[in-house]
Amino acid sequence: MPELPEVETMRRGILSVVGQRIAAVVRPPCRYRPIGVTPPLPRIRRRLTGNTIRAVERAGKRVVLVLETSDRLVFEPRMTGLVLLAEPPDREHLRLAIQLAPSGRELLFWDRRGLGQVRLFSPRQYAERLGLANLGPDALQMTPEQMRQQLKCSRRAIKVALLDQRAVAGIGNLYASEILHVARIHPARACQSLKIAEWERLHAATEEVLLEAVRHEGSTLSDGAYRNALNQPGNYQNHHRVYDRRDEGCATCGKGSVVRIVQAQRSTFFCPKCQPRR
DNA sequence: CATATGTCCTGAGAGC
DNA sequence: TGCTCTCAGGACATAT
Repeated sequence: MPELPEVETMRRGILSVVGQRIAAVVRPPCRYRPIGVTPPLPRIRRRLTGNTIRAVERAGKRVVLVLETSDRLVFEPRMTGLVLLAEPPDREHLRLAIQLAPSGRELLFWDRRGLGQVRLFSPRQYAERLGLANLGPDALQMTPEQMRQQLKCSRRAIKVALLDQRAVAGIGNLYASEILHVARIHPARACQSLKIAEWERLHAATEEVLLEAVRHEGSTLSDGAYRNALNQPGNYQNHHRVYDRRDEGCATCGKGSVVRIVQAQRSTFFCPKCQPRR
């Protein structure tokens, strides 16, 4: 489930495409339902072919190629999508190939479940769709006060609110649990009930967890889905404190054991001893 | 407006 | 063993 650390790792892994020209865009034959591509492929081809890649950015959980025409090609991996500069895990889930010149290399979008999306935006469309009205400030680019301002009025549980990309961009289901554990905040606490000291702990924990996870190139869970741009697994799964560790002893306090609850139809993991309800 | 729920998708793993 | 079933959670459309 690519979240900020995984997507940032993908971004860094493909930086060598900057300066390359797009020679061709190919959709390989695929027995699965085609992934969403906007606009339709012939139009994408027309606008991409011959265009040069100026920069590779990240917008929350999306990888963004900035082109010399200022158009932006946005890769949205969602659950199982990968952006690769190497051989993909298999050929049958390869969704899009972008041939580069003069290197002759291929930038690939691979997606096992096919929930991912690839979109080409004009500068105006990009500002509209991924501007601050639709995508909140990046989780790693916020001050403690800004994080508090973005969330403090919500009646929702803090865990649920952290997943809202319009409030804070980049946090997903896995890192929300990890962050709240480090911040020692119960995931079901209403945002409105958090005290100043707790917002400060939340901000510090967000930076600590996400930066550590980026350093370890993200988390590859037991399904093996996530890979970096060279098709290698991440390492942060070996540092998870609570995620997917139900009934295991809490290594933080050494007393409690990890509990799983469901919030907004998604799993949440926490330690009741480290993260008391109040 | 804010918040809640349903939907898409494939493959791993559980259970019988 | 081999089958069926459930579940995983990104973003967004629709409902409350």
